[in-house]
Amino acid sequence: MKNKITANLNAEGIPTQIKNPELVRERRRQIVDATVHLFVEHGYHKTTTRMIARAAGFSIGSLYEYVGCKEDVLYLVCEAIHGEVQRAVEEALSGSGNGRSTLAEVIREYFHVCDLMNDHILLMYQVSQFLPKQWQIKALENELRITDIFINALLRLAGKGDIPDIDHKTASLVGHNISVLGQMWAFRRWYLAKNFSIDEYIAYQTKFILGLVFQNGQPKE
Amino acid sequence: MKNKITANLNAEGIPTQIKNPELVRERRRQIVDATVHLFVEHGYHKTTTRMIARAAGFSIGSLYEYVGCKEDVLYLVCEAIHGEVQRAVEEALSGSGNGRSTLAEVIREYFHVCDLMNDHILLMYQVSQFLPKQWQIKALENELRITDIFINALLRLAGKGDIPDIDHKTASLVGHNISVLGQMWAFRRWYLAKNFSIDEYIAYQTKFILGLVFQNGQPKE
DNA sequence: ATCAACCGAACGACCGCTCAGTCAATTGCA
DNA sequence: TGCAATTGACTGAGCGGTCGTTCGGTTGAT
Repeated sequence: MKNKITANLNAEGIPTQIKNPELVRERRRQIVDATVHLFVEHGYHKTTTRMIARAAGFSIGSLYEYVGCKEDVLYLVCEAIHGEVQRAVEEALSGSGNGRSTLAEVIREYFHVCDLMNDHILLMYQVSQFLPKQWQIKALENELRITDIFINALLRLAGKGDIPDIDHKTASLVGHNISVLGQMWAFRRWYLAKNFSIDEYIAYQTKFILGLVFQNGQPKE
Repeated sequence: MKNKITANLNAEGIPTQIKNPELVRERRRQIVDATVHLFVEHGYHKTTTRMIARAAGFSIGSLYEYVGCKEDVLYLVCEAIHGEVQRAVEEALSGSGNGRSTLAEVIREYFHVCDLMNDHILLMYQVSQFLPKQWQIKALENELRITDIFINALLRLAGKGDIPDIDHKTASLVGHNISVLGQMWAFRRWYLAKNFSIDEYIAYQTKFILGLVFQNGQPKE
């Protein structure tokens, strides 16, 4: 709250006498790893700096050697999560380029990864109100990029089939996947409340998207 | 946090010597009205009891005459919002029974109400993690009820047209509207980020749902 | 005079953050 | 090699402040 300058996290802005930059990276990674589930479970405001320090394995004093203020931890965590989510989605969909997967399998894999990321996604939404505008925009761009990756992978695969009116389909898919992460959360809550399994949910999503792409609801493959 | 007994909010459990039940209702309504936007803007944990009391128009001491603890305010607010959202949606869709509206108009009205409710909806999600299980379930049931109302109104109207495979369409609509409130939030963020207006968003949604109901994307009316 | 309604100073707990100091490893000098 | 001196990393008691909550006292209508 006081050290607003350190909040932008440029490596030179570390408020410490510690000189070894390698150690700084290592310790910050420790902090992030330990903090993610604390934020998910208790929320940002209910998670204390002492909890963070203890979970990361050192004292409060040491925590403040590697971090300017509590908000810095939030930045680090968000940054880490953004990267992790995008990497996981990209990896899940990369198989679509080499023809290893069928269209249905790609959709399936995509939603499965989204499900595994659920806690992280939930955190992103939960904390988004505490982040300054430029970070909210960054988070949003990240979602859009993930949606783009998904749709591009889908259309690349679907291009092998017979799809009339591709532009129209693309619009529908974008509509269906806008802020896919937020939808995942909402959908997931509903399905779990109804005692459906996540597999049933994914099966439903797959069928639904295939129905959007192929007018008769049946893929050619 | 201490007064867990008062948290269930039965009218007899008021931790006060105040005798007039009518005044209690009046004051609690004042508290709720004043607190909603505080919770929306600052979040539950960052909103102090002093802020609540001041916004409601009396002192902290008086606040605790009508409320057992801070959490009680959260219960009251959630309860009020649940009712308000459902009432607004029901009212928006009630026109569909007497044939006053076209299908497109009903869809339009529905999403428009959802948009107006956006702040309240956001709050419901934001606080849902602090509520005990039975309240989370209550919130979820509320969402499902709203979805039901929407879909029933749609199908009642659509029944006047020529819709093949109604069961299938119903499933699609349910899928599209599951946890509609959560989707509203997500959709809205995306559209606002893209500098689309909410009207454009509603127009898109209307077209999309009509496309789901009528195979050729064109309603008969 | 009575008493429901209201007030706000005060309390205890806790939070983010600081800083004087410990400790072990390394360095400089004999 | 032996011995201070220095330094990077770490510590935790404590500071200043805020928060939820309490309680003794005031107010004003009856």
